[in-house]
Amino acid sequence: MVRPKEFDEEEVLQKAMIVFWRKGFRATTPNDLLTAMQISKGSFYSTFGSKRELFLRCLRYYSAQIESQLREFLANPNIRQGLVKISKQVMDSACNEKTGCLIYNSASELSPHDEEVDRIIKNAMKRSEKIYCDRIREGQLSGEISSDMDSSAIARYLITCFAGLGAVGKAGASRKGLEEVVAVSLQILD
Amino acid sequence: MVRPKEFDEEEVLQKAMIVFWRKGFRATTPNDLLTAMQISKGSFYSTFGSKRELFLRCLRYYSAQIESQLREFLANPNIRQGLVKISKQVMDSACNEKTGCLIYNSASELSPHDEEVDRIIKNAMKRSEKIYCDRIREGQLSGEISSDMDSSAIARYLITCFAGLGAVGKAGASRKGLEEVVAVSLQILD
DNA sequence: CTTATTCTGTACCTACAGGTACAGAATAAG
DNA sequence: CTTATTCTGTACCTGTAGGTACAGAATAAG
Repeated sequence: MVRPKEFDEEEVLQKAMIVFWRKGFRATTPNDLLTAMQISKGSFYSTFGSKRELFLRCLRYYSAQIESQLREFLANPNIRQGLVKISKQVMDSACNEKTGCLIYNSASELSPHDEEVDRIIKNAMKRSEKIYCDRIREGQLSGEISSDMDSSAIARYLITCFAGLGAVGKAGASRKGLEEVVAVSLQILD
Repeated sequence: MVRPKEFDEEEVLQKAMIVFWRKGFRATTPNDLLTAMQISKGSFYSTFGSKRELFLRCLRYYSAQIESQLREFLANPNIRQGLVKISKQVMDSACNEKTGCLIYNSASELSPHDEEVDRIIKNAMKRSEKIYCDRIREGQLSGEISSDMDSSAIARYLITCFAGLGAVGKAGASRKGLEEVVAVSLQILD
């Protein structure tokens, strides 16, 4: 009774996400999106409504992805190893690909001016903080990490360090310099 | 022989800078600038050439300003006190004013796509790193700071932490949480 | 083989970004 | 009081962002 959609919604969402990630919201034109997503203008607007609505979906989608990736990294039995892997990923995306993290990019570009974006971002931050926090408390109980400090303070500290890596990486810091910074940053756990 | 300029170039440059700082490059329209600078379209284009050229001047101007401010803070005989003051300023501009640092904002928005912007930013980073580094070496010689680590590693670490504060502050972190983070961050100096 | 739904593609539209191009007023030096 | 320079203001221009609105092809269910 009906012609089926010829594209997979999630697949094209992923493609759109990558464009927003690389160029930012404002610098991305409808044309950029259509080219990347390989769908027609008609399908675009009937499926996603508008550029902004699509962006919001991308942001939520991205947030879910990094959240599950974060869980995966921190599932490493050695928490320091997990953190080093996270830092490597952060440095890769900041120094090499020059993309950084879509959440922080959007916070910088839009958060002060778009309430819905702000909500999504705050939510993502809260959730990832909890993931770090739980894992750190675990590490403290097992004696893997010093118990001198509050686990949530450590969690926020780590998040801040990683955000900083992303920022200075996009600003042109060398990969090698950042690896030294990571080494310094993680000393706090001892 | 000539009618003098009715506006002070540096004064209107400062006003333009604030607009770019708050809204970012792309989101700032010529109209925003004209309104803030209070000069006519004619004067605008004859004096500054184009939006982008004006932006580049603002970026250099900003860079010089924070550099001298940084020197001032670090001139504090107690280096930790100087760092705390810097962190307060960073947190203010990220959490309260939601502006953050124009250098990092521009890095995030434009650096991957604009060579000249990239040059200015890398230069600013290099200069501020040197300022930190010199002061830290001084602190190490006077015994104020542990000499276990390379001064330039510490400098880059501090810069990264401050950049991180700015990023998570704009992403909605609470001021109180960030102050805890600062406390954790500075432990490394002991 | 009709029908309901979805596809692709093109044409069209409005608003504004970003800038140019005068015309005409102001003013200090000579 | 002319002249050279700069000011203000308005009018105008081009390109593109961001979207709407069909027309006409495709296709699976019944």
